Amino acid sequence: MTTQHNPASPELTKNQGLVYDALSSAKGPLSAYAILDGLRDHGIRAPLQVYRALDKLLELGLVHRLESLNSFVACQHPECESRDTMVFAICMKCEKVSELADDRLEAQLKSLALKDGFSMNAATIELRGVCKECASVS
Amino acid sequence: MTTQHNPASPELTKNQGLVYDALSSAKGPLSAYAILDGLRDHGIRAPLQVYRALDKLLELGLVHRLESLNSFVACQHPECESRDTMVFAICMKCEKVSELADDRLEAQLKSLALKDGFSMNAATIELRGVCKECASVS
DNA sequence: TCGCTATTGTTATAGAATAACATTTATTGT
DNA sequence: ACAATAAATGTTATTCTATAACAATAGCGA
Repeated sequence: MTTQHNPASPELTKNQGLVYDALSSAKGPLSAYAILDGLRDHGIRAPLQVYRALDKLLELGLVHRLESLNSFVACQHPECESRDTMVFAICMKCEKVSELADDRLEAQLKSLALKDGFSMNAATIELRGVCKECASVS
Repeated sequence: MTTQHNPASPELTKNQGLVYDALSSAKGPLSAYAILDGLRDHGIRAPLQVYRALDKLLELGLVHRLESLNSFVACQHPECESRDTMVFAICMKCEKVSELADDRLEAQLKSLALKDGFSMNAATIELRGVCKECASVS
């Protein structure tokens, strides 16, 4: 299996590419240690190798961090513009995550914060619930 | 110093009271281990004692968890009603956290999620920025 | 090529959270 | 009051998450 990155992505280094591919091909979010385990056959041996690649990918906006899960997902938007405010819907049954977009939301949160004199730079929004597929199964 | 809980709170056990008081009197969010260190003189010796108390306090809605900081804060609202959707504004300079309220927000997020067939149960919203005080200082 | 910067590799350690088990304290029903 | 049950506690060990510190290497521009 050769590594094939997202066409929209800039050049990634070996480790960055491995980690990005692992996340891209995963069905749901992965923890750093889950990534590590999946890449042991590819020369990745230590947590730091994964965390460093993740740091870079996060910085590039190719990957997002799910705070409430201590996990990571590849960005689902081809060119993720509004990097600072995103909404993740986390299914509590199947663990899948989808990334939602709402233009108004960021402005709204900013204005809500400003009422308190708080100037907002970024927002983490994570929803928990049940996704379409899992709802229809139950 | 005797322990004095929030008047609105139900009866808490010894450890729950200690942890709650620690959070209430703190200036900002505390990690479980910071709480532990602060309570060593009061008989708390192991992480589990703190985590168990926190679990109960979270369940009672007296305490909130800040996912992006792995920390905890005492609820700032006397009787925190909408337990499922709250907004925290985290100052990146002084680390203080304030709890914001917006009635519309929950409904709005629910409807945003529903567009994707996702039925939302709870939401974690954490804003990062600079608070009023810190902005005026700079 | 020299010098700079980013990336890598590795070991050790810090920080956050839970498992498992024994004991003790409260609560409840009769 | 008293047994039965549930909740909370104490303790040790372990797992999971993340970073510190240091040495080596690869890429790139002047």
